[in-house]
Amino acid sequence: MLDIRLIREQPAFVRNGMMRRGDDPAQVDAVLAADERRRELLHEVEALKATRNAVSKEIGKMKEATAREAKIAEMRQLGDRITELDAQTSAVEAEFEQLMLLLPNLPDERVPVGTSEAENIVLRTEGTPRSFDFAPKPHWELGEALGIIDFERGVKLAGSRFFVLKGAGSRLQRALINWMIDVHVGQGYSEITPPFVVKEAMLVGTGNLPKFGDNLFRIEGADLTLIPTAEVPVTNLYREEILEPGSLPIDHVAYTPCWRNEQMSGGRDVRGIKRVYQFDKVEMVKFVEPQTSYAALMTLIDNAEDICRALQIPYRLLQLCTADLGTAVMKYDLEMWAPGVAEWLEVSSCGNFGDYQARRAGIRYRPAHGARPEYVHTLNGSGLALPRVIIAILENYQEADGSIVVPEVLRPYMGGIKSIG
RNA sequence: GGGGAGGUGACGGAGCGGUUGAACGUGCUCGUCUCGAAAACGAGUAAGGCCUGAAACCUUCGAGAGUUCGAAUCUCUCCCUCCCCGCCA
Repeated sequence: MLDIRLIREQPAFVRNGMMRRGDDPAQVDAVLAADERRRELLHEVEALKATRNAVSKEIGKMKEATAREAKIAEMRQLGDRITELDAQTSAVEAEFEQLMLLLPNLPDERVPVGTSEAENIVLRTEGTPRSFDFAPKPHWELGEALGIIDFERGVKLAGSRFFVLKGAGSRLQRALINWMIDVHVGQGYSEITPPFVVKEAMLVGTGNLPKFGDNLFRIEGADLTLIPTAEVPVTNLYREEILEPGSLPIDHVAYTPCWRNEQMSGGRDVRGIKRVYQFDKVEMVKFVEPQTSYAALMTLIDNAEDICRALQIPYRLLQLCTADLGTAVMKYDLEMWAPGVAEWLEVSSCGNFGDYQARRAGIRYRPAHGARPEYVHTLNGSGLALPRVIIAILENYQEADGSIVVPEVLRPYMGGIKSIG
């Protein structure tokens, strides 16, 4: 959510930010109109309430019955008028809220303008893709042959885009989760295990709702939704709270499964485990003071890159253009090279959300004792998303005989084994 | 799931229809005192809205709805916490 004061005072600035993203700046005018009506009604009804409060106080002290009855009758009428205006006010206020929730975040000035993800910028590429003296296989062939990924039975259990990990495959995933969490804890993050379902308000808090609800899995008969990412419960941890001076920054890491109903992806990426309805992820979330959020973003990216580096898998860093920011003010993606499918796979997305989520979720801090509360800045980034890391490991570490070398850093987490198959 | 007790500010805890945005205590902040600290004493200490700012004003005592001229206080619904019984990984 944006600051209504900013919209009132610098509408041109806000419209410009929206245009940079490719959004319709007319939304700003709708918000301003609603704000105007809202304030008019507020002035009117508040004046009436002030009168009622004052007169009611007098009535309490009045002794003389006739005069008292006259005042009460007068206030009864005024009360009816207030009820009327209150109803109007809350209707306008609800409309105003809705419009505010639909406004996107404004991109940081440093973010390159673009009209689609094709205009994201590759900032650098790390590591050298391995040269194979045989044709590298895609992970679905490797995984099936090794008996560590079972696609058919995943479909049998839950339908398409679900899979089953088995044996060393399960263990590899478990090793990755434990190792990644340990690395991030070593970087200063404290671990959280949140609920894997949340109330709708949490999704509004992070910005998934009301606009991006298409790919959520909702639970029938309850106000609960399966989380699409740990970002949702972890960012909302401190919702409606005022953090005491000295409590920032707060860095959390959380492992959770994630559910995404990827209906819009149609027939894309139907093979393998690149795009599935349920996947596991380790996520980092930061709460920081506003003036430090850009530096925190750089740290966040570096923390995620540490995972890529340690696994010794080639990857590249992309700066996302204004069209691909989602609700962030600035965002970077990490992509690992997968030689079997010959493509770069997004394994992490690191974003600074400014105070956009903090305003929606009411996450504030007190800069100093006695000072007025201010909104924190929130950030989050995957560290990392598992199926794609598994793809990258299988495809980069495959041998001619179809076996997989276990990356060095994972061996202590896998009972010391050096290879799968 | 059945029975009982509750939800008030950072915390404890009053209030149970009218000067209560909320007594009192604790905590916290600042000051006095001190070489310093403790103690003691003094002052301050909710959030949001409206507003150029301040004041005033409006809203908020789990949430929502209602009764009333007026509700933290009365009624209804929901949520949550605690205790007892049942069930259960």
